Amino acid sequence: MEEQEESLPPLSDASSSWKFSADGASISIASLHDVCVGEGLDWGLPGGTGDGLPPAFDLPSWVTEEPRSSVAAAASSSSDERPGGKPAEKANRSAKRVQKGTRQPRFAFMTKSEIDHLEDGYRWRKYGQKVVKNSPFPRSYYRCTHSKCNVKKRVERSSQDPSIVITTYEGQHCHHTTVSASPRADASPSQQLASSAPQIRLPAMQFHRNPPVLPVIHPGRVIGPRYEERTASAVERTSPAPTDEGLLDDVVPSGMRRR
DNA sequence: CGGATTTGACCCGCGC
DNA sequence: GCGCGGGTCAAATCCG
Repeated sequence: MEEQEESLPPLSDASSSWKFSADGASISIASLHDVCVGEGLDWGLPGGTGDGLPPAFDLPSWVTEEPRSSVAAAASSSSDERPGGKPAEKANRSAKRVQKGTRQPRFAFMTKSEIDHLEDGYRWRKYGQKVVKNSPFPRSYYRCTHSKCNVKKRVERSSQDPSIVITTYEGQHCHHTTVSASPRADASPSQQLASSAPQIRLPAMQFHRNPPVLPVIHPGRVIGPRYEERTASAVERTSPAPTDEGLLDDVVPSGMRRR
């Protein structure tokens, strides 16, 4: 994968961030359009790829861009049923890999948090961890535990600022959240810590279909769901910055925010 | 005991 | 064609 970090815009500074508070936690969003950036961004946007957007969603062109490969093809793929047979394993693996080129829409955001795996209302199973180039921190791979849900999530820490967690969702949930926000007695200490922390969900956007996976914000600050998963072609583009304010009005009730 | 996590191996796409 | 690097698999291990 390409080095996203280098092509990313600089981290937000105070002057460009929005602030609002709820439940006593302070949150800042660097740039609101970042909330819903991502390859394709098919999910959440009414009518699929770009059509039927509410007027306020004056999104830049790259937001609604299709991934390199067809998203639609990916949507019907990966029934992820694991055949137990050993001999056919290789064939099945290679068959799956063929579909690798087809990518689901992605959604990435950054959160300033000490907790790597942020509670977002869904249950995730970790299926891999990799050390990535140019980063001292490993990248973790999670898959939604719901049997028919093929949403994946990558979590890594920023090499530039270890306090920042970069979370990338891929795919679209076909079910509702399964985890309650209250601490569970049977949860691991880290889970309890995560779930017991004051949580704030970003206010729901005006999505007509499934809502995007909205991050639950922990005591740390959300620096901003801030970048798109850049493809080579995406990097070349310069994305016109939408007016944050217009978007913010849709996402953050004006009463909640202050500059 | 069942579900989650760890971790090394494997596969594949991509750039050179 | 080759090597690198990212993503996934699956057996082993851990944990409640």
